[in-house]
Amino acid sequence: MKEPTFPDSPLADLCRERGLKLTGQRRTIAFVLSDSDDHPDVEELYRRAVEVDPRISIATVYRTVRLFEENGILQRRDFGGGRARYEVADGDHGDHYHLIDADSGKVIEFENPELDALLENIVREMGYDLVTTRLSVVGRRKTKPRGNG
Amino acid sequence: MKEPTFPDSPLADLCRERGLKLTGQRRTIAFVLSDSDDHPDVEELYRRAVEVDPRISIATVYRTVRLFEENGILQRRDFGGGRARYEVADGDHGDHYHLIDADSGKVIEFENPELDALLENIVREMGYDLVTTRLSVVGRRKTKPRGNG
DNA sequence: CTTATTAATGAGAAAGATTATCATTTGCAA
DNA sequence: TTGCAAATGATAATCTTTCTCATTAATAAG
Ligand SMILES: [Mn+2]
Ligand SMILES: [Mn+2]
Ligand SMILES: [Zn+2]
Ligand SMILES: [Zn+2]
Repeated sequence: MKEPTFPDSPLADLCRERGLKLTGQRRTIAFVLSDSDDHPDVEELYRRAVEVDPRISIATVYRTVRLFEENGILQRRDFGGGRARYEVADGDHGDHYHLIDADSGKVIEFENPELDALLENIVREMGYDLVTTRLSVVGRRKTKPRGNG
Repeated sequence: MKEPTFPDSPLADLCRERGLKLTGQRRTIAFVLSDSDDHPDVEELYRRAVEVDPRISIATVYRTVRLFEENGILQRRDFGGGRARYEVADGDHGDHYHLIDADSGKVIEFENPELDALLENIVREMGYDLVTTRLSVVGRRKTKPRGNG
C-alpha cells in the first residue's frame, strides 16, 4: 500500500506540461525513462519499472510508451528483431543515428550534420518536406589488414 | 490438375543457379516477383501468385521469400506498418533508397551516390565496415509558399 | 520411364508482439 | 469530500510470422 518515493523526473514534468494526467504509473515510467541512456524495449522498461513500483502492468507500459510517443516525448526505434525500442526524444543532443554492431548487437549513436543536410536536400529536391528519417546502419568491426595474408 | 504455363523468369533461373530445387510454387512466386516493380508484402504476393496458380499456400509464400532473401535474390524492406515488404535485389539499378509520401503512403525510389559515399565514410571512421544500410525517409509534398501568407 | 530418396508443401497450430475489452480504481477539478 | 472522466490490470483478441507433421512432388539413379 505504500507509495514509492522518488523525485518527479524531467519527463514527468513534460507529461504535466502537455496536459496529460500524471498517474503514479506514468510517473514511474517517466522516471525509469529519464534514468535510461540506452534503447530499451517494452519488456525491459517493464522490468525496470517494476523494480521502482511493483503495482504496474505491462499493458500500461505499452499504453504509456504509445502515449509518450504520440506526444513527442519518446522516440520509437526499430533495430530489427521485431520489438520496438524507445528513447527519450531530444535528450540534450539533437537528432542522432544508430550504428548496430553486426556481431554483438551493440548500438552506437552518432551525429552527422552533413548527413542531416544531405537528406534534407535530397528530399526537398524531390518536392517534399522531410518529416521523418528512419536510418540505421549495421557494421562489422574492422579487422586491421595484415601484410602477406 | 492442369499446370499453368508461363516462361521461366529471371528469378527462376537464379533459383536454379543457386542449386535450389525449382518447385512449381517457387517458379510461380519467382514469376510474380519478376513481374512486379513495386514493394509487395507477403499477402499481396500471395494474391498475385494465386492468380497464376491457385495451388499455392500462404505458408509457402512466407517460406519462399525467406529462402530467396537468404540467398540474396530478394531484399526485405521495412516501411513501417508491421509487415515486411519485398523487392528483387539489384533489379538493374543498383542500391536505392525510399521516400514514403506521408499522406498517400506512396513509395518513391531514389539513388544518391553522395549519400552512399557519406554513409560508407561515417561508418569507416567509426572503425567499422558497412554491412547494411537501413534507410527510408518520410516526406510531405511541398506546398508552394505564397507571399503574405 | 520407373523407382527411391529427400526436400517442399498445405493446413492449421503455435509463437511473439501489440492492441482491445471491460470491470475496477484513481487523478483531479469542482 | 465528492463526482466523474480517464487510466489501470488482467486477460482476451489480433496480427504477422514461424513451426509441425502428414502428404506430395522434384530430382537422380537405374
Ligand atoms: Mn530487450
Ligand atoms: Mn499490402
Ligand atoms: Zn539513440
Ligand atoms: Zn525499392
